[in-house]
Formats: sequence, structure tokens, C-alpha cells
Amino acid sequence: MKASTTISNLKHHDGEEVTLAGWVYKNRPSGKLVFLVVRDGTGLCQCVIEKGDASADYFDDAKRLSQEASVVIRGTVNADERSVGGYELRVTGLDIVHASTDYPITPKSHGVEFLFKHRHLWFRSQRQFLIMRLRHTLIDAIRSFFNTNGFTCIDTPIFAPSAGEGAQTLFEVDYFGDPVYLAQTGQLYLEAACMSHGKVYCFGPTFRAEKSKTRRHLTEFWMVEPEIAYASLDEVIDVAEDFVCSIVERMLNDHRDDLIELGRDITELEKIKKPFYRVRYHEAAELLRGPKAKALLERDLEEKNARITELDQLIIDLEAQGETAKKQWQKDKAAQEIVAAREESSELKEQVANIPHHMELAANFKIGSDLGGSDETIISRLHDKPVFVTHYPASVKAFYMRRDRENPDLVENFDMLATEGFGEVIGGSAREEDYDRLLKRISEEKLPQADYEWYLDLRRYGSVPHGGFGLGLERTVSWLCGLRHIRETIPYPRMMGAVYP
RNA sequence: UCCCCGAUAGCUCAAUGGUAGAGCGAGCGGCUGUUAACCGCUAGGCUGUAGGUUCGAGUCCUACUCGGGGAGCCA
Repeated sequence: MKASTTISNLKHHDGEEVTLAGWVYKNRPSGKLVFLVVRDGTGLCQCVIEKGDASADYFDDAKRLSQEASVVIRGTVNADERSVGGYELRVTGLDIVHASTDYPITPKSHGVEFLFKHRHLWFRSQRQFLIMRLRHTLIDAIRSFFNTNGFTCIDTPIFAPSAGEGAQTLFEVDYFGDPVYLAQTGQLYLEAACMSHGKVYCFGPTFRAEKSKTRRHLTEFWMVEPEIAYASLDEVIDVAEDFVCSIVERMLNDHRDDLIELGRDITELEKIKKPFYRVRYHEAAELLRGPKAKALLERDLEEKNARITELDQLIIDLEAQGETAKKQWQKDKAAQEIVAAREESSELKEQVANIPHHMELAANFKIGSDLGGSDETIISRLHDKPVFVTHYPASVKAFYMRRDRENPDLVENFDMLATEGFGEVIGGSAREEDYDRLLKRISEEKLPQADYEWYLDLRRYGSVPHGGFGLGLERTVSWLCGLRHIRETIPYPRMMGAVYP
């Protein structure tokens, strides 16, 4: 009942007899042959069972095996191009560990709602399996970067007595009769820790009660936050740049094939090398109001409209194809392509409808307001590498951000916009190290000073310039894997109105 | 919170206001070094809920519930 090797290691056992322990991914039985595709958590392997084999008393059982039955299977390894993964197993023995009947997730298409209701089973599907492996590697790459660059991991609490950021987006929890909040960030706690260790980071779940139902939002997500003592804004940005380069490189090294299988355009990731672009907020505003942004959106409008026309024609053609098709599977295929084309078309139509609005927002962008989602997309798409946008107006940013000493209307902060319009992945800043300035900001924001006494202490005893940033893990996974929706990047997504399973 | 779209078999989708269908999946049989195989048969439905219009509603109208997409907000 125990595996002697794994599917990923079959290449080292060509010609030998091995035992695999796994689950049936697909079964194609016939009169004299059974093709069993088995997965074992390391890959897929086709196992061939012939009725002619003298000892094949398990042939009829094998024929009836259905999707996701658990099996321990012995056989001889053969290199074979016709097989997934290049190796197949000529079966010599089969133990059925547990049957599986009416497995809900079939190889055919399913809707999003259905799949997420079956998240606990959906994990087993190849694509979800790959995404979780990529996420795993990314987590390791993140920790490795900090661990090998002199950072100490200091975990911060999840129950927090007061808000780190906007108070409307907090989850309130009853804590022995008193209200506490689920942490939105560990930053303030980390600032304290960096005064002890110099360079620190935390990596854990954070919670935002934002009522947003978009492809970019989760109510529970993972964030890594480094914090560095004696660092200026530029030095913090340097770290962010090295950090992003190192995780991208690691993903390309370890998962090139997986990324390609997921449909990711690798060449876009290969461009992510130092130096990234650094643009001040005021320059970004000029960019938005300038001719390049306008041209980009106009070209977008043209391309999208052209694609819509193309899709409409495609739908007509497919309908004709479906009617004249002789084979049922051809009709089926046409029908499914129609569904896909309609979906793409209606999505594009919505985007097209939004473009004039986005153009207006960009063209009339007012200095002093925050960059909107569409503005970020425009700036990101005007560059072929990530962009750091720095020095935002203080009025739209958090109280702890360090005032620009040369221009007191601005703060020393930065957002890193990912490539290809994926939007903000990192937000960071230099922190206000001056006691009086910080205290003034706390009272301006009408925050309860008593709650922040410990935080003010950091400015009473040996305060130094320092700063850090936060990177959203799931947004990074979706950026690097090229996934259109963030919900696939976390094992159990928590979104507005979605907490099952 | 606002705008748009949707809800029909276990799943994915059809169905001029006029008898609810197909494919997949499931079950049975046949057949093939198969790659979403294929062929035949069988089972499977109070068309999201509640009202309304109509001789007649899956289809039209209203409200609600749930889901998807977008806006705002954000990592």
C-alpha cells in the first residue's frame, strides 16, 4: 500500500517496476485495454492495463474505476511519447483503496460559482494544483529573500486594539466583551521591532472588510511587510526593486513550464529587471493628462471595437458551423466556442463603455486626488517594467507617512504598479520619525492619542529615519501567473458573501 | 452603496407567448493505443422565490434572493 516512487521521479526508473499511490484523474476503458491517468500530487501518469495479461484479474475492476478513486498501482515504467509526462506504466498490479462515485467536477466546463462551492475538490484539478504550487514557491522565494538579506521575521498580532488604516474597513471581533479588530497590517508593530533588529519583516494574513466585489479583492489575504531602520525612501525603494527582481527570477527558474502551461506570456516576466521606473506623483499626473495616455486609450478603443466585430462574425460563423456539423461533438464544440465568444464580447463591450469615462478621468486628473484604478492601469501600461509612483499628496495618505521636508504638501511614499495593467502590488513609505510632526498628524486625523502612546514612544527614544512596504501575496500570484481573478490564487478565498467551504 | 447581465436536468447550455430539449456526467451494452474518444439504450425537471398581465408564461411586467461583471475603495 505504499508508493516506491512518485510520478515526478519516473524518469529515474525507466524499465523498472515501481509502485505509485494516487488517484484516478481520467479513465478510458475499452474492450481489451484500460487507459488510466493517475495523479499523485507530483504529476500525471498514464497507466495501461491489458486484458491479455495473464495475471490481470483486476481488469474488470480497473474498467469500472471512476474519477478520483484512490489506487495503489504497480507497473513497469516505459518512456512513451503518447503519454502525458513522457512516461507510462505497464500495469502489473492494482489495489483499489477507495472508490469514488459521481465525482462532481468533470473534465467538461463548469461555472465559477459551482467550482468555488467545490473548492475542497477543485484543488485536485491540474490547473488549481499548479497555481497552488506556484504560490508555495512564491512564499518560499519571499522568505528566502528577506532571510538571506539580514531581515529577522517578527510576527505581528492579528487581534489589534485599533485601526492601522481606514476605520471603515475593519472587522470587529468581540474580545472578552471589548471590541478589537482583525489586523489590516502589521506595520506599526513592525516599526517597533525594526528599532530592535534593524531589518525585520512579517508575513501573515490580513483582513479588510471592504465591500468590494472585484477580481482584485479578498477580505482575507496574505501580506509580507519589511521594515528597515536608518533607511531613506530611496533606499526602501531599492530594496523593493531587488526583492521583486529576485522573486520573479525564482519563479522563472523553478516554474517556467508551469507558467507556460498556465498560459503566461513569459517574455513579459523576463523584462522585469533593474532598474524599474520611478515617477513622481506630479509627473504621473502630467502623464495622465498628456497625449500618450489619450493615444493609449484611443488605440485601446479601436482594438477592442475591432475585436468585438471579429467576435460577432465568429459567433455567426460558429452558429453556421454548428448547424452544418455532422458529428455531435463538433456541434458541441461550436456551441461552447460560441459561449466563450459571447462572454469575451460582452466583457469587451463593458470595457469599451468604460473607456470614455477613463479618458475623462485621466484627462481631468486633479492634483491632490488619489490615483484611481483606471489611472494606475494607464500608467502601468505606458511602461514595460514595474513603475514606482512616489511623493503623493499628504492629504490622501496615511498619518504615519513621512512629510517631504522640501514640499510639505507631499509625503515620502511609493506605490509599485505591476506590469501589463495588473495594478498596485506594493505600497510603502518612509515613516514620520519626528515626534511633533507625528503627534500633529494623529490629532489632525482625530485618532485617539492614548491608543498610539506606544507608537509615539518609538519617536521618544532614539527615533531614526525608517521605512518599509507591504506586498500583497495574492495579487503577486495573479500578476506572475497571469490570472485574471485573484480568487484562484488563495486556497480558500474569502470574499464579500463567500465563506464556504 | 451604485450600474449592467444572468438564474431551465448533477454540470454546461438550447427552446417566435403555444407539448421543456441537447451534450457531458451517471447506469447498462458494444467497440477502439486512447488523449474532451466513439456508437446504441436507460434514468434524470414545480424552469431561483413571491406576485401580476394573458385563453395560455421558461419566455412579458414588478419585487425579492442568489450569482457574475464593472464603478468607487484598496494590497
